[in-house]
Amino acid sequence: MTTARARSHYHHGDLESALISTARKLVRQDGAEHLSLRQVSQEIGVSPSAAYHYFPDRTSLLSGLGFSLFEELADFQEKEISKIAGNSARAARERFRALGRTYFHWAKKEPHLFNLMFGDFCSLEKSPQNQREENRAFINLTKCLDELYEFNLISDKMRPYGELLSWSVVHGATSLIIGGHLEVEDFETTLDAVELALGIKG
Amino acid sequence: MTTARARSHYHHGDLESALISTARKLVRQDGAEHLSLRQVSQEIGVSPSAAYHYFPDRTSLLSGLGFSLFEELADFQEKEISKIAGNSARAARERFRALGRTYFHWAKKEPHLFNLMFGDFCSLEKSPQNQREENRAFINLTKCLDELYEFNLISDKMRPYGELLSWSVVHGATSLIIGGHLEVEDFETTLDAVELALGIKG
DNA sequence: GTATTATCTGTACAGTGTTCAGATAAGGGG
DNA sequence: CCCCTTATCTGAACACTGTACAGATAATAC
Repeated sequence: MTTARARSHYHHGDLESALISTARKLVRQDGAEHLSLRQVSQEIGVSPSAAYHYFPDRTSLLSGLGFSLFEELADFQEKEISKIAGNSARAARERFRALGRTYFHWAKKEPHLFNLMFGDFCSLEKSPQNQREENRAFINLTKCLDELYEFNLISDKMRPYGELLSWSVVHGATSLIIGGHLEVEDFETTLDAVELALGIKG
Repeated sequence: MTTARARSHYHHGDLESALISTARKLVRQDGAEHLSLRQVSQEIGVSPSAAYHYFPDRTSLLSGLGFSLFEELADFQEKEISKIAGNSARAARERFRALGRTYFHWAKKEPHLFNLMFGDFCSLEKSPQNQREENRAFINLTKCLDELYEFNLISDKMRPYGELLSWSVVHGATSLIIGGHLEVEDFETTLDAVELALGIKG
């Protein structure tokens, strides 16, 4: 019976995802470097060594969490973009801006989780699963840029730099702002800068 | 006598900077999260509690190191830029590119140190000293952009976005490439993208 | 109902950050 | 020269950590 939970603590039923979601809660609060496996176990009500049946070590739990966060971010972005309907140039531009805006808003809301995703933990072992999730975000970006290109809002010369430029600006500004290294009164300024950079006619 | 060193281990003479440089060496190798105060102390040949006369806790040592790294990066950038002499438009463009290139090269060479600077450790407590060092890098960027503007290589409309755009692209691309999230065959492509984004006429 | 298997416990070990009373050495004033 | 003050470092201690491993427990298959 894999759906039962909390019957006794033996055979928890869904320990792997319980570990990840509890880790998520703790990293969200205190940052990745303060995550303790023992605290995670205790919160679930399970012995400290139970986790080792699902993750070989603490680092693996953190990268497991990190990969699930890429999925979470992609979900969040897709949900927001799907709110903007229409096949107009105006809608295409709005979707493109929304893509950047949601990236920033998510990171601003969850700085510790964002830092985990792009810190040391998720860079080393690039599992196939991870790449798939990251590709999802990248494909969404490409889709938006293609749309802009079809509406002739972006030039032939600039199109090849589209992904590099927009992801780098949005990620870079987000990362710098969250870290307190750069101050911008409103992230819309950054989105304006991206549009200007790509030469999107307004 | 404050210049003496290693007479005995009592009164080391320069323990504070020894702590930072040893921490630098260890973080460089294994990343910030694996830095242990006890290992730093042992390497210097000093008791584990000696560090607490200079840093209130482990985190403070890490941010102390981080701040010194901003200085190191700025030094490196200034050294490279000063190699490019001349008051021509061509030289101004080369200096601007060199600014981005050195940023990337430094980070590529020292990924763990780079991650420390822009991770959780150096974002919390923004000491006045820290801001001064970061400002040095920012002022260098502004100087380069002003030069480009004087040579009429960058438009009135784009100039206000100069710092935001160039720093964000270079930092963002660097961070993504180092983390393995983005692949570029050559960073010069990114520098091309920045010039295109700013509309620098080539 | 018994055997098998996956899952979790308990105990143990080495290493960690941090505290604090006390040892040590340097420098200043007689 | 010696004493005394002060900064500096030691040593032992505490609570906590990640991790390993032998054994207990419960679900599953026959």
